[in-house]
Formats: sequence, structure tokens, C-alpha cells
Amino acid sequence: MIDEKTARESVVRAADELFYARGVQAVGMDAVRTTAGVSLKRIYSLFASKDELIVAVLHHRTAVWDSGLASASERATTARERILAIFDFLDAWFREPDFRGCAFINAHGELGASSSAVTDAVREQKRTFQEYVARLVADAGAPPALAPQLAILAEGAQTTAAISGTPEAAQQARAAAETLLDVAVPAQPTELVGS
Amino acid sequence: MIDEKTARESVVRAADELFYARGVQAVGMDAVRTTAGVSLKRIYSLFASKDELIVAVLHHRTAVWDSGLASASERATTARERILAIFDFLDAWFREPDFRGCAFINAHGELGASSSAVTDAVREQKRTFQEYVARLVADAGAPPALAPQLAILAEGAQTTAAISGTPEAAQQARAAAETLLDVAVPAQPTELVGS
DNA sequence: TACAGTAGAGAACGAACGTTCTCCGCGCAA
DNA sequence: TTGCGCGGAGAACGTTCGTTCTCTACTGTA
Repeated sequence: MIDEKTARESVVRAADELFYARGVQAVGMDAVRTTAGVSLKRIYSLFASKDELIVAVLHHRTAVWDSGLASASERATTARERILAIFDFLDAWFREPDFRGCAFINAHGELGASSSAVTDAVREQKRTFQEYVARLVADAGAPPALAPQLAILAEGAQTTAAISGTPEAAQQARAAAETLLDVAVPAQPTELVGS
Repeated sequence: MIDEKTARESVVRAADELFYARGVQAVGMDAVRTTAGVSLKRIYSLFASKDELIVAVLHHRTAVWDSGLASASERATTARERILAIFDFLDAWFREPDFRGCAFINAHGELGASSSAVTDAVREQKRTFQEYVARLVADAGAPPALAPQLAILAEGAQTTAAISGTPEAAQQARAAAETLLDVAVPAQPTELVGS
């Protein structure tokens, strides 16, 4: 038998793929079992219920998102570039063939009304993202009010791309972000602190 | 017996409220029957299936959204004011106690993968909104590229407000829109054509 | 080899859902 | 009054789902 950590990862990964592709409620635990290759009995020994699995999947998505965002901004040297790298990251994501919008927004729309655990996980992820943007905005020497504006652009790009089925919203949002940055930031871009 | 049009309206209105509050899949046809006060037999004589009812609800939402947007921009005399009125309209909406995000985005996340009729209805609504914004942008004398940027701000404000549970995203998006308009539009605002 | 413990496969169970069907009562023509 | 067609209420049906249970095979130990 495979060890607990590996089994957990298989289940979460399989559930993540299926939930994202088809919607959470449209995926039965049987499908998770088949895709993960882990028996139902084992799944229910790892997760007390489907709800608990859903929350674990959201946490997994958060980790994937965070690391993707971090690696996308690696080559950027200024705060301004790091901010714009967010939209390049979105652009690459939107072009993936199985892109179907932000899993957190989807989960919130589908389950937010009936599961406060889902609401909490989604809210937490969005809060973390907003804090990330706020840090970059401060590093760029722009007023704090710019941060939520940029975050809103990123959110809007995700839903627009998801519904339209095309990726251009990323570039459009990026262009808007550049304009907002141009207006908000004093003439020469500030160097990143401590890196 | 009530006439067909009235029965249809009752069913659509009831389904709209329930679907929006709880999510589509979480609402059974029994609940629609109870809330609408129309028998199941009658409902199935008006709509061939739940899917068909869902599409009718989305069309109803589109009509409500369009008329709300129209009345919100009534007092505006310039194209710029009409654009900003979109965000004031969102602000008022976000403050409603049962606000739970954009029903189209929610429906798309929940059912888009399994129902192309839903995808079509959602896409149609967003396309109409983008054309509305594009018309206002043209009236304002701004370059066409501004329109999708403003639409993305509106979309992002909706999801941000829905997830955070607070209304301030409307004002933040409005401020960003003002900045973008300031940059894009030549000095003096243009008068609306024909009104 | 005999045995204990564990895990996998999937059958089983109870609930909920979309949809259909049955039964009953009512209004109306002859 | 008698028959008839229509609509309402909700029972019934078949399916699906989350969750649990049963049975069997296997592993490691004495």
C-alpha cells in the first residue's frame, strides 16, 4: 500500500482536476476514486467527507497559485515589473486549453451559499493575493489605493477570459494596469527593497 | 387558473431568487414549485426541463440588468458620466443584503462545463454589456481599447465584492475608471450625441 | 502452515433529485 | 344532471450521490 501522504496527494490532485473541469457538484466520489486510484474506504479515512476534500483541494490550489505567481515574477527586478508579471502570468494561464476561470470564484459561486468552510478558504486566498499586490504597490512607491484597483483588474480579467473563452483580457488588464501605474508612480521607478 | 404568461413569470421569478441565493444545483424543482405556487405539472408544461428553466432565468436576469443599468444612467448627461454611473449602479447593488455576486458568473462556473445553453446565455449577456460600454467609450471620444478595460473593472468589482462580502470594490473600480478616462479622453468631455 | 490485521473492490443503503403519473375536483356543454 | 376535459396536489419512479459495509486477498509473524 502507498503511504498516507502520497495517497492524500493523489486524491487531492484528482479531485482538483475533476472539480475544476466539471464543477464540484457534478463530480461524484466514484469519479475521484477512479481517477486517483485510491479506494473509497481509503479516501474516507483521509477525509471525513466530501466537504473536507473540497477544502483540501482549495488549499492545494492556493499553494499552486502562490508558487506560480512567485515563479512568474522571478525575472522581474522592479516592483512595477513584478506587478505587470501578474498579468503575464494570467495570460499564460488563460491560454492553457483546460482553463475554465478561477477555481475559487467558481467554488464560491457554486458552494459559497451553503458551505462557510468554502467561503473562508476562498476569502483567505483572495485576501492573500490582495496583500501581495499591496506589498508590490508599496514597493513601487505608489499610493495604497492603487492596490485594490490592480487586484480588481486581475479578478476581472479572470472572469472575462473564462466566459469569453479567449485570453485577450490579460493583455487588456495589463494595459490598464500600466496606465494606472504611470499615473500613480512618481517619475523614476523605485528599486525593490532588499532584493 | 392563472394565465400562461403570469404563471411563467411566477416560475421564473421564483427560480431566479432561489437559484441566485443557493446556487442552481442546490435548488430542487419542488422548491421552485412551492415558492412559485405553480404545480410541477404546470411548470413542466411551461418548460421542457430544468435546463430550459435555467436559461429562461438567465434571460430574465439579463432583462433586469439591462433595465437597471439604463435607469442608473438616466440622469447622466455626458458619456463620461454614463460610464461612471455603471459603477454607482454596482455600488448600490453590492449593498443589497442578498447580493451574492454576478448570477451569470456563478452560473457559468457551476454549469458552464456541462451545459452549452448556459454558456451561450452567459456569453451573450457579457457581450451585450461590452458593446454597451464600447458605445459609451466611443461617445466619450476615447480610443476603443478603453472599453474592455472598463468592462474588466466592472467584472472584477463584482467578483471582489461577492467574495469579500463588502461593497467597496465598486468605488475602487470607479476610481480606476476615472483615472483611465482622464488619461484616455481629450481635455473637455464630449456631449452625448442625440440626447 | 496457521493466524491476525489491513486494505481494496465494489455492493449496499438511504436520501435527494428530475421527471412522470395517478387521482381527484371543478367548470362547462348538452 | 351527466359526462368530459383540464389542472392541482403530490405520490411514484428511476437515477445518482455521499457514505458505509461486506467480502476477499494479501502481508508479516510464529
